[in-house]
Amino acid sequence: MKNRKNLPVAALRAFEAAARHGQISRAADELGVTHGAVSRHVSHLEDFVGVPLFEGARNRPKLTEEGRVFGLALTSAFDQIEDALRSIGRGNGDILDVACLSTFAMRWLIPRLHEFTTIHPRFDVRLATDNRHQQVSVDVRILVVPPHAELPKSCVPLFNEKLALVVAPSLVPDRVEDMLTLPRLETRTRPQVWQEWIDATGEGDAFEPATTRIFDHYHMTIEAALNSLGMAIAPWHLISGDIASGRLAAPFGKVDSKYVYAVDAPRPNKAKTRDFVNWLKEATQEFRD
Amino acid sequence: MKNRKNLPVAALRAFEAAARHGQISRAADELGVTHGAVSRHVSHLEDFVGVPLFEGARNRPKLTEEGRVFGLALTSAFDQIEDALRSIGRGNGDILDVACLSTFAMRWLIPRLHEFTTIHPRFDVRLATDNRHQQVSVDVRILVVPPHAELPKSCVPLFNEKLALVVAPSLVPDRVEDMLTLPRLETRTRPQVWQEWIDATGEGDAFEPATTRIFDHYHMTIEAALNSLGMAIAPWHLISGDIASGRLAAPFGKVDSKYVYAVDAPRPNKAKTRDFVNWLKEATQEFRD
DNA sequence: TTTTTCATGTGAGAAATCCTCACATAGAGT
DNA sequence: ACTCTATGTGAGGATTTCTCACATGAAAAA
Repeated sequence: MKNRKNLPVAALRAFEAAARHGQISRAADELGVTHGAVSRHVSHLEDFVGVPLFEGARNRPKLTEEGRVFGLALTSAFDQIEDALRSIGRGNGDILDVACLSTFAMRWLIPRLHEFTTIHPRFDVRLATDNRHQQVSVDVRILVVPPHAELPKSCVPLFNEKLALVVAPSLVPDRVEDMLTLPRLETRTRPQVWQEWIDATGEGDAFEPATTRIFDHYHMTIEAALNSLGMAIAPWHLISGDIASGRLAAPFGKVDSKYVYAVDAPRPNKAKTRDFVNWLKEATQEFRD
Repeated sequence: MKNRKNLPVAALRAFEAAARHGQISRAADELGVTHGAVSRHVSHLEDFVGVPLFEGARNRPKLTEEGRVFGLALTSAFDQIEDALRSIGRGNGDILDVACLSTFAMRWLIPRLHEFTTIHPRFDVRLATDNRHQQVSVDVRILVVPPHAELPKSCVPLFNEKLALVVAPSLVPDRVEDMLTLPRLETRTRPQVWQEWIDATGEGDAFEPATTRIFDHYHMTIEAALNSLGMAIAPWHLISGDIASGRLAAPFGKVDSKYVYAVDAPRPNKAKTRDFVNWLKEATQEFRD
């Protein structure tokens, strides 16, 4: 009779990863634990089976022949388990519905989705970005929470929004006061953002832009700034890549807008949801520092 | 790239057992946990994969079709892991050397070894029962510890020995005092056992056996008693089966001998050793109550 | 030859997971 | 309607897993 009672499943998983990588610390990276944890699992498994699985130099052990064969068998078994997990999610089980602002999707999320789907190929992310997403059921909702608003229980804050005045580098004059007359680029969906920036920085009271151009969505506003059409106030996370690459300049630095980006996941234990939210937290780490 | 980071291995094992048995509580029995533990694993796994694995009546759920297919795939994978574990122990890795008294082996352990090897088919038990076992390296040593002796650190007490005067039922006269003249059966390896029994019970001072027969080993002494050759003082655990079946009688009951049976396992983490010691504890449970 | 770098091993204690216990709930059988 | 059997679950305990910090060892670099 089969009996799975004394199967050291955690140790088997750790050893399988170590055998596949040929290195304790690479396995630790994959499993998201310290090398010490993997080392202990391997040691425990060697006690359990009664034969050495690694041998040789203490700091760079090699698999024994038994360890190598054992590891291959375990890889095959765990691959089968992973395949079964992928199969059971067939249909729409692995479609992850994410709702967020269309600008956030276009300028931040979509450029990074490749990273997520590379790490988690079994999941398909389906974006919901129009205003109707408030009414449909999704797995994850990325919210922008205004100052003083209260977060729902299932929300986790991601980062505090920062704002920056951005402009194409070619438009930055030698003397900053000459910028005051540059065209001002505004966004219909966030008409007060210039005032918020002025309140937060104290700058710009003397700004007397020759013209003001209003665009329907932020990504258009930013695109206009990128094309030297004027200066815009933009959320930092939407343009941090352009700043880093030199396509935009932020001569006045960035300031806190008091808005909070948060992620809402009512069913966080679903693998797809948990994996996405964890990835999202890592991907937005730079905005929390 | 493979990534085993978020594989809920404990839940997968629990579900696999539940799917194979078709019943939560049977899986719990196999895994040695309560049904509540298995129930939670299954529930957690359903959250994880995002589809129901069991359905129907709350008190007798049936596998869904997805659950059935998933369970089969997991059984195949876990079978592969078990096979790999068996293979890696090939050679002498799964031979378990157990040292103990020859009488204990013949009258207690060997009759029960079938149970152990049925439960743990991958292990071969090799008995060492002669006096030379003190000098060889074994996995498990079953000791009889005299009164006031100290247990080594790696020892675990099993049970306190009990003694009983035993005799074939046909020899038990209507009047107990008539037994005093029955032949006394003694054992060369434990010459003081009659005196120990008399000291412990207060009985027998008036015993005037017509003859005394001495045998080289306890199993011979007990065999003689079974064959109506007289009365013997025997450790209870060696004859409890014969008492239960009516082949022997213990008209004076049993008394504590002050000897302690213990198990010594210097490498308790080896699977074979741990499994055997655990089994031994369970099998000797009746002598601890 | 000495120093530096890199990878693993491990003691101690914290964190997380797993489990038990006890009871509730639900459905089939009597 | 009652009993029996099996599962579900809150609460808290037990065990396992992990981190942290440092030690150790061996190869590479200076």
